[in-house]
Amino acid sequence: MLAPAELTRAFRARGLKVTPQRQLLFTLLHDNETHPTVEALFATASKLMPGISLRTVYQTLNDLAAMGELQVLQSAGGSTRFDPNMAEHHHAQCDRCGELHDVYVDDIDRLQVRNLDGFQAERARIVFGGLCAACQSKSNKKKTTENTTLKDRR
Amino acid sequence: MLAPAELTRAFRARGLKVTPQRQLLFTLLHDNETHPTVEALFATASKLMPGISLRTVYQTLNDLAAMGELQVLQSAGGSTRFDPNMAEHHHAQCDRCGELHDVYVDDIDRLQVRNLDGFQAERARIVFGGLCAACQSKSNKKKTTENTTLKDRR
DNA sequence: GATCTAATCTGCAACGGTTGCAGATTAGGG
DNA sequence: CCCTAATCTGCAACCGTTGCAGATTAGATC
Repeated sequence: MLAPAELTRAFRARGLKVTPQRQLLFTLLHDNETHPTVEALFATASKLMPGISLRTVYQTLNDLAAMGELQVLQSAGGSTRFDPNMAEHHHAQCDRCGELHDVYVDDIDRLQVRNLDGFQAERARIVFGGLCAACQSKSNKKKTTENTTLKDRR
Repeated sequence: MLAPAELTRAFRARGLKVTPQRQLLFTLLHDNETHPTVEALFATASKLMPGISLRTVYQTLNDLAAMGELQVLQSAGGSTRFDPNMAEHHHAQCDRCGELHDVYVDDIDRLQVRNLDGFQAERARIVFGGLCAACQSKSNKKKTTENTTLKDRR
């Protein structure tokens, strides 16, 4: 997602207005790696700007998504999550706590895909499942290192 | 998903009863590659067994999912889809028509994942985005071949 | 900075998918 | 064949999200 100042320009360039509500959401989303739900953003925003409407949060998030400034994540169990990180990346979701974490995968292009059946694949979204570091330590398991393959873990 | 006869055993083994409604759903799901929604299954089931309740379809699908006989897919835009294919596989979803297609990827283990930050990855779910064969031909594009990499397509 | 209009905000109602509930029915072990 | 727990059905409730309408406001124009 662009920085707040640039978003302001981008909104005006599209004929959209930049309201205090939107500016607040811009800053709340900027560099936000928590993959917030609408409710979570609404809760935070409400503290800083009491009276802001849930409807407005939805509206602004939809606008940002339509402009390609946010990724929309449909994780299991109800509500949509939003990801302002638009760099090519993927996610690791903890089986226990549900936490979503950004990860980076370099060699996706090399995957051999069978049964495409004429499908022209242009993008890939990967969600890894397993246990996050915090939930592992709660279960007294050994720690892992970074930059490993799935295979290493078996 | 197991075959209907085996599901019958598995249900009874768990103290669950095998009703005509459930048997019907077992057969409707068996080898079903359409990734049906609850509504779609309900529509088909209703033709064969008028009066079957939508609630029963939900119930049975939830049971099957809890038993690990179905994968639950949260694709964008509303309703959940169910996939009785429990072999390790992934999906290709068409940007235009939304169609979901099973694909197989062999070398996931070799992916280099950065920023795992202690996350212990045990599974990966990949959804490829792009255009399905049907939607490509509607846009007069050239055809693709099978068994290719993302890279080949660029 | 005053004016004007389209975009926006808020609150509420509506909507679609899903689940809880309760009373009637039924699978299936004894 | 009986009995009881599991299931079925229909309906109401629930939750996340969107449509609507009237009041408000950003920001272009003068």
